[in-house]
Amino acid sequence: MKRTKIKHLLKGEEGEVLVKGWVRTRRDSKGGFSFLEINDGSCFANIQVVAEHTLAEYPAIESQLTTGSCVSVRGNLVASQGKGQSKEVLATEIQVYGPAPVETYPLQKKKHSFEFLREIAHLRPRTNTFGAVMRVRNRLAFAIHQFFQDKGFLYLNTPIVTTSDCEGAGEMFQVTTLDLSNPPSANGKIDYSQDFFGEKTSLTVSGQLEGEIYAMALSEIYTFGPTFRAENSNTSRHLAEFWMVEPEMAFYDLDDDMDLAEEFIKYLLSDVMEHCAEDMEFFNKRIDTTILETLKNITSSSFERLTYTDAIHQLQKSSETFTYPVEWGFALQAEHERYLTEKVFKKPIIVFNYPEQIKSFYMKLNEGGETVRAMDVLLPNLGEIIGGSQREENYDVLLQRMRDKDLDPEQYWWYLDLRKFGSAPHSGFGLGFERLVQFVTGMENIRDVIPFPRTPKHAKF
RNA sequence: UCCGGUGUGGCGCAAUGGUAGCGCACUCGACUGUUAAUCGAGUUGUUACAGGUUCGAGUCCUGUCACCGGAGCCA
Repeated sequence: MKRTKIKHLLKGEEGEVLVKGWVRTRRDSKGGFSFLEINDGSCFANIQVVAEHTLAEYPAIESQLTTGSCVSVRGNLVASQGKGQSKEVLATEIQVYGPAPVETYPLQKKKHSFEFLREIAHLRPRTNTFGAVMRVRNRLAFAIHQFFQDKGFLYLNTPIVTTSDCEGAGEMFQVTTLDLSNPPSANGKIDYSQDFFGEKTSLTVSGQLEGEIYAMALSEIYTFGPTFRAENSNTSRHLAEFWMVEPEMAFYDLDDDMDLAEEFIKYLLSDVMEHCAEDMEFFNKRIDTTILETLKNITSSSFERLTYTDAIHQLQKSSETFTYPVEWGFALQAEHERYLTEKVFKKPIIVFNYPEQIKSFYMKLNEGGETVRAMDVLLPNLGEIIGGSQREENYDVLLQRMRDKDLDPEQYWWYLDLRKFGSAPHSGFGLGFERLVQFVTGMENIRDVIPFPRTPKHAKF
């Protein structure tokens, strides 16, 4: 007989079934039977199994039917006599695959702090919260592909090991096979010509530049893969290894770029509310009681778009006192972004046309040369979730901007070639996947929305 | 990396410088188609680590480590 997942069982017909999963709790009745709550991760809900103590194997396995143990249950799916559930399985045969001794099994049938669960990251997926987070994460990943595929974007795999330092910013993890205790040297420096790739290599911090290569041939592409930053960031919003989505589109200007970003976010939020309703109910009840209302509001209203200059005016005319100065030409600080999203507009905003000197070399210079066509999508309570721009397609302007920012044009020869041959206006953006999962679930710490978080001093599990 | 905070039974927390307690979990018993079950009893500690002050340190001081919150960097 084939095993039926609990998700299907709960919607299925009454009759004989085979269930497999992990015991969440057991409640004994002196009426001669016990209730087992079984979860197999297929959905948030458990299935209640009624185990009569008259079952032949029961006396032998009773002590093993504890929280955390894994079981296989054959039985009949029937209407429940109790109140908490409509259906339950009346067991005819129970097999214990793997017991979980109560004296040593770390998870208890009670609430645990997320800090504690991080220390047992190999067991935390067995909790309600992490099961829900990972189902939502999975659905969001699926919806991202669906959104772009429906629009005819090509899914592009950009390299993980790279020789280019994408934006000239951001510390990178070096990749090497050299003997670190005795590296070969030439002219007093490490001789990377003897390294595996024959030159110095690192883990990618972004697939954008490579994405542009393919957008300049296939029109619309998107990447969705891991990226790495060796920054010593210790916050609830940063990881050393995280997943990023980066669409890149030929013939899109900044307005098209912002339109796509807004449509994208709304699509993802709607999709997850529709397809992960039960998990989202849980988040709304236990993690953040305003999350569903917030998500609904976002999908039904338009994002406020304002220029960087307007944002500065808004901040300057407010009565709020800020720690950091509000002055044209300075970057917007977290406190400024929070004020705009949470106090002024109370919804997502898109700030665009930033000062040239605080943004990257590849962003298209506006007329006048003061600002570039960059945009950031800022969410209430979270901050920046998307950063994007129209790219500079003019060879001479791009070359000059690289020189102004002390970048070596020779290193970017292939990037410049894209402007030398068949250049086209194009745009793109990057979305931090974990930040999206964070926002959708209401989870406060980014370490709790990725299966295996990598942060400074932490790569266990 | 900077600022602030916290490290005490398995988990969550308490303890004017003076005998380390409580809740949950767990064990046993009672009761029950139960559902965070309930009621009664019981077990559980090198107070993060290393030094120091003191008659006496969980508590005060110094250092180290870990974790949390905020900031910077960003996604």
